[in-house]
Amino acid sequence: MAKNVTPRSEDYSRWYTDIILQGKLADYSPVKGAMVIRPNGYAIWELIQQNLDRMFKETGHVNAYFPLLIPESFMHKEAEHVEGFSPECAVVTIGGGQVLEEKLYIRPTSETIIWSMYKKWIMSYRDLPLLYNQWANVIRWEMRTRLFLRTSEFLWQEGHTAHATPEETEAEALKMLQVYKTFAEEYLAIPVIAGRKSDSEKFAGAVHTYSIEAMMQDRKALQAGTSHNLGQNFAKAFDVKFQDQDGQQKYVYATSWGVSTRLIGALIMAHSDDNGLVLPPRMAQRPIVIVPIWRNDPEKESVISFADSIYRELKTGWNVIFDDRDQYKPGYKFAEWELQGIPLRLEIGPKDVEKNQVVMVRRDLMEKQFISRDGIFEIVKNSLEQMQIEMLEKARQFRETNSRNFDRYDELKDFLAAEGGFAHVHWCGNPACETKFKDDSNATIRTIPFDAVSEDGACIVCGKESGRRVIVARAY
RNA sequence: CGGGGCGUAGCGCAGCCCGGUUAGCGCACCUGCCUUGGGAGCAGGGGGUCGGAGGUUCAAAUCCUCUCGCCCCGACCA
Repeated sequence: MAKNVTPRSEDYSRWYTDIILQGKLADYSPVKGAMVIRPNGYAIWELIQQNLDRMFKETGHVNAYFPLLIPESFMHKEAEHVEGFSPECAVVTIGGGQVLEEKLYIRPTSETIIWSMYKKWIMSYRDLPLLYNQWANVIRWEMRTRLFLRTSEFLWQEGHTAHATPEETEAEALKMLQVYKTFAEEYLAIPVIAGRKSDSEKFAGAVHTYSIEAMMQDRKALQAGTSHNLGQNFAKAFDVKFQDQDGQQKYVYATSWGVSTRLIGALIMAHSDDNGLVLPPRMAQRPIVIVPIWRNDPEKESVISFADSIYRELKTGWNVIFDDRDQYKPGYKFAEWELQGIPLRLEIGPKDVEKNQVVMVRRDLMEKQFISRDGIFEIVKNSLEQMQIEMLEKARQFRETNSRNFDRYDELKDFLAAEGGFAHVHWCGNPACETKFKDDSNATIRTIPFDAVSEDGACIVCGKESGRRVIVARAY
């Protein structure tokens, strides 16, 4: 039906790109690895920003902005940090026609510039905690890029907090991960698994890294948000101390946490189908489109009049599209709005005017149903709410269907090589065993889930003791 | 950086091997008519440094040399 979208079954990767281009979410830019986010895509980002920003403020955070350019020397202050990021940094060497005395890094993340400032601002325990967030762009030079999932420049938010105690710091890192989980599930309608990263997948310079992991429709895992307990690593690197209540000078504890435009990629891959984008209602700035249908002028007049009264009523609750363009036939309009993921379509023709009804189609179900014009506001409201809930549930069922326990290594290997999905396996904690997954199956330990049941078992690689299962999967 | 492919209208392509009037097709776009409950039809129309530079030739999209760029698969990264 959708003639410009490659079916998922034929080429999943191509399908993903088609959804984005046909849905007018983004386009390729003249610069390799960068992308242009078009209004349809940016509208999603705005909803991500609005809702997360509100949730950040509700948890006591404030916004600030730190500069794009970072002195080279800052990057070198934290050993692991520079090791982790240097290869993928873009560096400015010339400014104002002069070769710069000190090179300036375009931020790949802002820990260093922020901690250089925290040093100035933090004197005593009374200055803590410092709960800052910034919305910004960053650049990480990537070899292979994909729209939204991995681009050289991307938009994100980065929270950077400073605390007096390790306990408070750990609580903050976990709290923000929970904020991400709530957001992913209640707004993006993507079920996620919260947990801790293994050391090899940990952020450069962190003590612990936590993440939320989602399953895409090709059964691969996608890291949708991260939160780090940075301990005192950056405080020591930038010499940020505070005088505690007991009069002692102590290093400050830190967290950082972020989500990016990658969430839009997750949203696409979690829900969309072969007809185009599917947006959960809460992620649609324009959740409803009305398509009037007529055959001649008298019909047009009565249909438009009828449809317009509905439009004006619904407009009090939502941003509604009234598509009365005359140059396209209804079928074309249906296809076009489906590509763009509009959650609810109302078709109104002469027969509907006669019967005082409307044809309603939910984007996720694609089934036409007749609804009464009277009480339409409530019906639409309920349908959108229902759709939001059912999309989350559908995604959750998909994930559960494609998650299994494995206790034999050869079976795990077959699973990862064939259909794939989330494999729950025992792991002893040894990085060498972890490497074996990657070498054999190109799969990694995605997360050590918080909610994994305590269970005695043997490491699926080496057979040593293990107290709980971890999730192994191929990932983006 | 290695392997492969490709640059011709906004997009997708043909033409190139074997040089020859005015460079063509589909989609999209504009005008009109006609249509409208799942991507209509007809007629007319606009739009081109043939990636760039140099060379061979009476004549180059086509042959030669150099060069730039993009895509895919690896390496790398997550």
